[in-house]
Amino acid sequence: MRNAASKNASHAATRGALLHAAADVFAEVGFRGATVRDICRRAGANVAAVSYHFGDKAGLYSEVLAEQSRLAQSRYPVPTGDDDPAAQLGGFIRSFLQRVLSPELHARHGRIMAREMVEPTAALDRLVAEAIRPQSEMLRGIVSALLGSAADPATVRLCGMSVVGQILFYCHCRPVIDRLFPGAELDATGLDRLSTHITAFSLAGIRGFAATGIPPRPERPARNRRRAEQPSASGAAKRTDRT
Amino acid sequence: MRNAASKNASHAATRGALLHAAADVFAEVGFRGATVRDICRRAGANVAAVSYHFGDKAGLYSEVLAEQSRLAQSRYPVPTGDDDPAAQLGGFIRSFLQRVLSPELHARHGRIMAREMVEPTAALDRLVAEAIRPQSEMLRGIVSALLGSAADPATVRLCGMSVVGQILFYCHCRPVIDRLFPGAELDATGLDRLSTHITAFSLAGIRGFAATGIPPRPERPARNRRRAEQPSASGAAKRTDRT
DNA sequence: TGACATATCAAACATCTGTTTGAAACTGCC
DNA sequence: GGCAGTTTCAAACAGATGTTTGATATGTCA
Repeated sequence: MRNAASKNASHAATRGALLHAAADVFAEVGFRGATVRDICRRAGANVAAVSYHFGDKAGLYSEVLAEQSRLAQSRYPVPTGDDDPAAQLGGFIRSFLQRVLSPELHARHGRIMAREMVEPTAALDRLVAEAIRPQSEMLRGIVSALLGSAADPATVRLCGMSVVGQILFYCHCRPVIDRLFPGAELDATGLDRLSTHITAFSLAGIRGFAATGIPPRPERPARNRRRAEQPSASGAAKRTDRT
Repeated sequence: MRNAASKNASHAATRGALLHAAADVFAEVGFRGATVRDICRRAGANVAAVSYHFGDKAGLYSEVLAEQSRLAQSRYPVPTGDDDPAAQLGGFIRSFLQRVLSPELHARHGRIMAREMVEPTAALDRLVAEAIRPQSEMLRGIVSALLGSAADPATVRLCGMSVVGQILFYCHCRPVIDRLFPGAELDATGLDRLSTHITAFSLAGIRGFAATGIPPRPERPARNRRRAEQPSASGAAKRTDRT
């Protein structure tokens, strides 16, 4: 235990190789689809290595998740200048996009995160606490500043989700997008274009709420229901105006 | 082959039970996580039933996907009134939200679709062709009308994605949202609130682009890069102003 | 009723899975 | 060199998985 740090050159090497290979495999086929045999083969390690270094497959996955999150965060941190809120929002969106879509990070971090969000494992709680919630709080502050201090907290939250939703769409629905619009690639140029668009779209959307002080129902938008007679959860549909 | 239609009462019954049970299981644990034994147990059928009725597990999954898509589409179709584009957008958003988030459909259709988009199987191509592309075209028409006939096609596409991204966020990131904001449930009331918000946000966002005729870069939004010196794909980052 | 096609069933098959095991190889230190 | 601790390895284990098989039940029609 004393001299552990001096001699684990090969320890750290195979451990790193495992993390590296595991990130690739988990990104490609998900936690369930990944096999420790495949991971170890790519890492040039024995099958027992996962058990030895990480306890089990789930432990390895959790470690990969945490490491990828840290790596992405340090690679493209949210710029913290004391600019105006609009510039802050632009910086937030740009760094977020780069984290999940830049070619270097999407193949691993982006896809792993997307899978974890849609099909969570036990590791999601740690991820939310360490990475997602801080980001959420940061965005809340930015949107709050844009909306004005008197803004309804629910509106702030909804606007924040509208921003994040636009970003994550390109990460979560990548397979669909590639099929719908085969030409559109997402290299650095495409990311720039995307970042600019989402920022402009979001600023306009948020400012639409900032203009009027009242939170919801700003447009009376198209309530024409014409089918769907028995909504099955009809009891809940009764009380439509709780807020 | 002649009298096949007259005697398959039990045939159709177990086939339906299999589809029913499979939809639940696939929604809960995904295609990979689902086992034909579990599905058959829930359906009250023998293990060999899947092979007999659908060829194999993938055939059953493909059938479930197509059936759920048809069911959701007929349950909450996009209202096709000859209203103004803003109302059309509201109707599109509302029906889309109901399809993927209404309690009756999210448990199956919504979750299955989310998984299929993030982790596609061979069945995705059929899904895109039969269900997703028509929706995409419909939305393109609505957004195009809102932006004006002279709108840049790329801008139309980006705005459409901004709309869909906001919607799907609540479906794809449900596990994260539940952890971030435990109180917020998505019953009929919540869906109403959501639909109203996304419609207003999107209308404001789209109209921000409609005002100016020039497609991109409407706000000069926060380009302050201050970290990330070696972008690894630096060659691509050079040519930042192609358009 | 008896022949026939269809549908279901229990059992088995072959393969793959995560994990363990005990021995072997390697490392640094006396 | 020899020892102790650490790391790697081939092999095996126990269980699960998708699919097949051959027999059996079921219903229909002549």
